[in-house]
Amino acid sequence: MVDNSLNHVFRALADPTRRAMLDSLAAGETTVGRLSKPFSLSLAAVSKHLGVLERAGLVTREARGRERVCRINPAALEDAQVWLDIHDRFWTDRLDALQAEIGKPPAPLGESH
Amino acid sequence: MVDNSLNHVFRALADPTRRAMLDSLAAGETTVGRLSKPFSLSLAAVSKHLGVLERAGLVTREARGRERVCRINPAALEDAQVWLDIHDRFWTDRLDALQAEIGKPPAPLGESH
DNA sequence: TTTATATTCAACCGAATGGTTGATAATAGT
DNA sequence: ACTATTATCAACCATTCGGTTGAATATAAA
Repeated sequence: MVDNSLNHVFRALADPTRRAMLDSLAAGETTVGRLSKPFSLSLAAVSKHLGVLERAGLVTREARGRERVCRINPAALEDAQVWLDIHDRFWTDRLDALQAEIGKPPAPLGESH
Repeated sequence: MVDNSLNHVFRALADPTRRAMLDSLAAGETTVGRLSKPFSLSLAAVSKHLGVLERAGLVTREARGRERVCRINPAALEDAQVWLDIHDRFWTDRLDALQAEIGKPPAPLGESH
């Protein structure tokens, strides 16, 4: 579950257009049409991108009349943040430990074969 | 540059096999062959994944004899972390402000049309 | 009711992904 | 000198991705 969520969130964030859309949405909720204006893309393409963001849980779309109101959902970033925090901390600690153990920066192979 | 780096890092992290490889590497540097063992994948596939991770700056490969020693590079996570931190904080603040301004959770559309 | 607007759907396209296999290169071991 | 091991390369394959266009759907406006 968490794993799959990570897949979707990281994948969604890997596209600069989608990150730009998130930035736009950070300025406040808006509709698909207005969201599409800064990008020289078809409405259908924007809708698809929104689908990806929605599937990742980063954005919600709600029908309001003939428009769809898009909102950002910061909570969905948490999984990714947690993953990065844990791993960065862990890796850094690991490397620090190795370096301390050995005494020189890019520690060579440690295990046997 | 930063943008492109984000593309590569997020894209690299979007694959569970690659995340698992990073986890393996967190236990210490190792060779391509040993890294490939837990995964039921061809060596070539593993090598390709390593290429993606390397291009994202998350991993380095260094020739040592006929083997390649793979190491993790935690620093490459920073761009992604910074992006997530900034945006999560910003978005959350934004939403908090909106909610405070309006008085109810899922604030409706604010601008004119 | 007719017409315009907002959005999605469906089908398609080219490029990139994630995987395979077989050949190749380079180093180690005998 | 041969042989085995380690890894990459090259070509291929199916699937997914990001994009387009045109038709369909639903609501608003005339």
